[in-house]
Amino acid sequence: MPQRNAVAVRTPPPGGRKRAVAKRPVLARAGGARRGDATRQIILDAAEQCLAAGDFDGVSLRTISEAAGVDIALVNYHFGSKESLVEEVTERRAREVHDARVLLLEEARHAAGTVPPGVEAVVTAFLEPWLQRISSGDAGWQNYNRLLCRLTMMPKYLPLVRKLLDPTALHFINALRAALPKASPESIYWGYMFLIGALVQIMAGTGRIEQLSRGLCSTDDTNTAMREIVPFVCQGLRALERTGAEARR
Amino acid sequence: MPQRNAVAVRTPPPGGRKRAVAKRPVLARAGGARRGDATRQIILDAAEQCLAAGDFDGVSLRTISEAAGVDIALVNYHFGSKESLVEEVTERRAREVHDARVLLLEEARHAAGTVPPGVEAVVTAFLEPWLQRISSGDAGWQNYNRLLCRLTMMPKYLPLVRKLLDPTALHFINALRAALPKASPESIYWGYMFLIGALVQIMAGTGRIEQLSRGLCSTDDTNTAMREIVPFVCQGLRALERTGAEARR
DNA sequence: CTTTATTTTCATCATTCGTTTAATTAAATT
DNA sequence: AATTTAATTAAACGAATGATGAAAATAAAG
Repeated sequence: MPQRNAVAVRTPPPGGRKRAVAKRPVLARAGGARRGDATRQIILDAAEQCLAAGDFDGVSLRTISEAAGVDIALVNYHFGSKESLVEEVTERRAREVHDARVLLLEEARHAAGTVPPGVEAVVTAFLEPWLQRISSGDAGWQNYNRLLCRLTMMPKYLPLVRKLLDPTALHFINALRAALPKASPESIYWGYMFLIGALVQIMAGTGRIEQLSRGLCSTDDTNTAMREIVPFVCQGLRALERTGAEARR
Repeated sequence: MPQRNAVAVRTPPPGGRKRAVAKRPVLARAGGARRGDATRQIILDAAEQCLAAGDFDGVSLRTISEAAGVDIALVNYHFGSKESLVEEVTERRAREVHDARVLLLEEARHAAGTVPPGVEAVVTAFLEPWLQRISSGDAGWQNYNRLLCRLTMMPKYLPLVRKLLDPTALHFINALRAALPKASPESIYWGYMFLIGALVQIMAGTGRIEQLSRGLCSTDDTNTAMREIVPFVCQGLRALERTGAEARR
């Protein structure tokens, strides 16, 4: 009677299963960098690129590992799971943008003196760090911004979005409240969502404005984008003061 | 020698394959409704609901067919493929919104007399049909609007989005151009994207504004949403006239 | 060099996916 | 009633997914 698994080259799977504990490194030595850190960065960059280009959950680990030029098993070895990989990709750059935004706002506060910074200053402090990092030509930042925009539209990732963006959001909502004292608290929240919406729409990289305008406009033209979005949002936000006033009779 | 497929209850797959032609109905009799039309509607409704709640490509046909209470094979029988199902779900309500929007704009044109309708009238004609259909309490429209918002963020579905929304977009971009004669053509495109962005952000149903405002605001409150978004967008659009003027020195 | 810990590779796992086939039931037509 | 057509059901298919196991390779430590 011939053996059944004639195609099996290697050893067959063990009958009695061994331990199922995690075998990844625990912490490693305190000071220095780990040996596989370079691989981690390569995978993170490739994941960033693939997630920004494709349709997020539709992007497989194999696509990412092939783009990175590493074995697929390394992804799970270094990051544990696909979910953790997505988390690390997004959290990697989040703090830098947050800090840059807050710093710009602090500078505006200092420049304004005793009165709170105006709408223009707040909006600029919020938008500038994003758009600047895109126009810098760094493909990584371009990919990051695109994938973050998509992320905010997916209910499944709402907890992650909160962790990434809630500090920034609440910080600038407060600043907007101070800049628009006559607007109601509700109006400020609505205005912030409209601001995010305008930003996301031109940053998600769907190619829609390029098609609609038949090449006349491009989201890659961040200078123009900045010149258009700032007045739009600022004027829109100022209108909220009237909305609140009307609502209060 | 015992047979190899002892677990097979039914007949094994045929060795020589027969024809591989499509077996779906061709056209059926001219006038009346088909026998399976009720099933089609049930599947479409279930798909609409599932796609709006979940993360689109992450929603499986099995989830949809279970929600509809029908066999999974019926989905492919009636729609041919998942892609076609998504197309039918989205196209089902697209025309109605488009017609309502254009009708409202025509009424505004008539009311305005010789001059073109103003920004407020154009924006209202664009936004009102959407928001009205949500506040109507029809869960189907709520689901449709949410899933369409998500769809516009996915590059993979850009061709479908174009087919669904390009007529409306170009129609209202023209109207905006007439309402804002001093704004540059580029600015109009940017402004339209910002308008879409604000709308999408409050319609996608991510629950973000509810969390940020800790329940103070809700996207289900369409009356408030309408009262906030219209002044915001209108004032924002008017700012584009200045942008263009400044850019032209 | 020897030993130890970490990283990489190869092979395979169990699931789930969209889709298809063949048989069965129901309805419409003759 | 007999025949033809459409709709529904049950079962399985091949492909792809995220994840894991156990060796092999590599570097570090003694």
